[in-house]
Amino acid sequence: MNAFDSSPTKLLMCHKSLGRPDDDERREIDALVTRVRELEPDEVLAHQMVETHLSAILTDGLLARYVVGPNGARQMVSLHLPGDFVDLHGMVLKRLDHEIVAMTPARVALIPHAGLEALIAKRPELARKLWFLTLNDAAMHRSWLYRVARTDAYARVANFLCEMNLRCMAIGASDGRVFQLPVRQQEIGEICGVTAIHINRILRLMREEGICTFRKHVVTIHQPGKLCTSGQFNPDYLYYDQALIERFEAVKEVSS
Amino acid sequence: MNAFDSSPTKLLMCHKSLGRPDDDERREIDALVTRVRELEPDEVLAHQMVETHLSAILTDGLLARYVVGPNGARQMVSLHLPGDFVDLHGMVLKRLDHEIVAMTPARVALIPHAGLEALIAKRPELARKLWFLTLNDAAMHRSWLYRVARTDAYARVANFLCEMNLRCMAIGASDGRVFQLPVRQQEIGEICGVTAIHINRILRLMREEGICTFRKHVVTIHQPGKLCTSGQFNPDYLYYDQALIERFEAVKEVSS
DNA sequence: CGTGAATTTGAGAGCCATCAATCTAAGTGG
DNA sequence: CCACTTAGATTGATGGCTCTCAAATTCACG
Repeated sequence: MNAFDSSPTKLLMCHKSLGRPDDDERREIDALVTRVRELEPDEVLAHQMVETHLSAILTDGLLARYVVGPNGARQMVSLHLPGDFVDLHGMVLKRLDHEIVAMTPARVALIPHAGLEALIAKRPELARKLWFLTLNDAAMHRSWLYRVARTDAYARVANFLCEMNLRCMAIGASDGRVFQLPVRQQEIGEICGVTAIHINRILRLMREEGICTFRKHVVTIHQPGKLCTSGQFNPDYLYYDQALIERFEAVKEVSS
Repeated sequence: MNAFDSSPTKLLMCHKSLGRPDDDERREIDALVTRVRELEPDEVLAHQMVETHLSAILTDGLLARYVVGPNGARQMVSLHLPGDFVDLHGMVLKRLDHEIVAMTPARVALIPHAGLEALIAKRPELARKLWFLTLNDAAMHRSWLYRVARTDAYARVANFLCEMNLRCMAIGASDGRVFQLPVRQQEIGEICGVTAIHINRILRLMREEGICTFRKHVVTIHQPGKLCTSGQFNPDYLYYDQALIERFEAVKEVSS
């Protein structure tokens, strides 16, 4: 199954009733896709401060957005899974304040801003849902900000893994305990604001404690409850429906 | 001069041509204000996860938004100056993922979401500008994230002071060198992810170096160029008009 | 099986948190 | 006018988390 077989918007805003487009709206967005682009790992989709006229929906793979400093240091500000409208905000901001890069082989459906503008004008309720989507991203930024500023390296990694676990659950890519996370330790470091070397030590500690294992790009959470507690994970900021949250909580109950 | 004398939207999106409402639009927003609320320091305007039906434009004073953890630690995620539409995103998100608090005596103009919804339906171009405003906030979150994750305490404080200087310039509250910053060192710490004690040492260092002085809630920047460089300050993320940026840069040229 | 990338481990240094105490400024009441 | 009070600022000493540098090991892949 790939983007050619199915609707690019199939997973858009899954389990977010405040933002999920209905079938009609999704069909209309799908119709706007002018091109599907394949990306290789480390290929840049959008550059800082370069004006664009396209936005992208991720259909396969993993994308990241990052701010880069004068010394070349990267700080990831967002990670995107299939179904995410990656740079919708680019339509409104015109120029982005950050870079967007593929972390794995990826596929995006490209939508011209002009088409989206027209659709939004026609369908105000959809405009509201797309707005919601971009604000959800902002809420995630705030959570990341708290994580980096107020917790230690162990908690940051734990929190990050909890977030990815839940987000993968939302798109059917996790059962609540096991999911693919195709990133290097270097990149986990760039997400959590920690060096890759220290990430390695944290992961070893989690493994030795029997809480969580990260091996060959697969995360296995042995003690979801402990991981959430260590990471101070509160999923409110993801704005998922109650039903998904309950499924997530249920996994914690079943002790491994 | 207070909010009763003048339009609450007078300063809205100053020097941001992508988001600045025109006079007509501003008048229509002003007409939606149903109440003006006075806030005392530390008074909370909006609580986490409580549904609201009002949004607020700040007309006087200083507000902050913060995420609070299970242990009570606060991380500021945003600071608001007069003219900011503080919680516009609350209209779309319904429930906020953070708290909003007054840092000084403050005054906000309250606008019911219902009225704003109606206005947006009537004026799509305004909707776009308001959307821009909320995305500008997100861009600031990303900058704060980089700051906290990738720079040391000295650079964080320097960067923060540069940001506040420019934002104050935008609303006529700074000449590029001197501006009011009515916050305690404790709060600078909660913004920069550093303890108040260490903030104190950083400020002393900046004072001793002759770069910047913070005294009695007044910031005096003696060497704007050095402060910007130390703080890796790049104002792109604020999306100000070129004219303002040029004025800001011009201040650096004039060596003190 | 060779080669480079990624992971893993160790040792030492540094930045910043924590704890504790002093100092200053502003307000209060006698 | 001055003792008293309190919040905030300031300074010192100590410790710990994490970075940096360096080297060894494992892994991916042709």
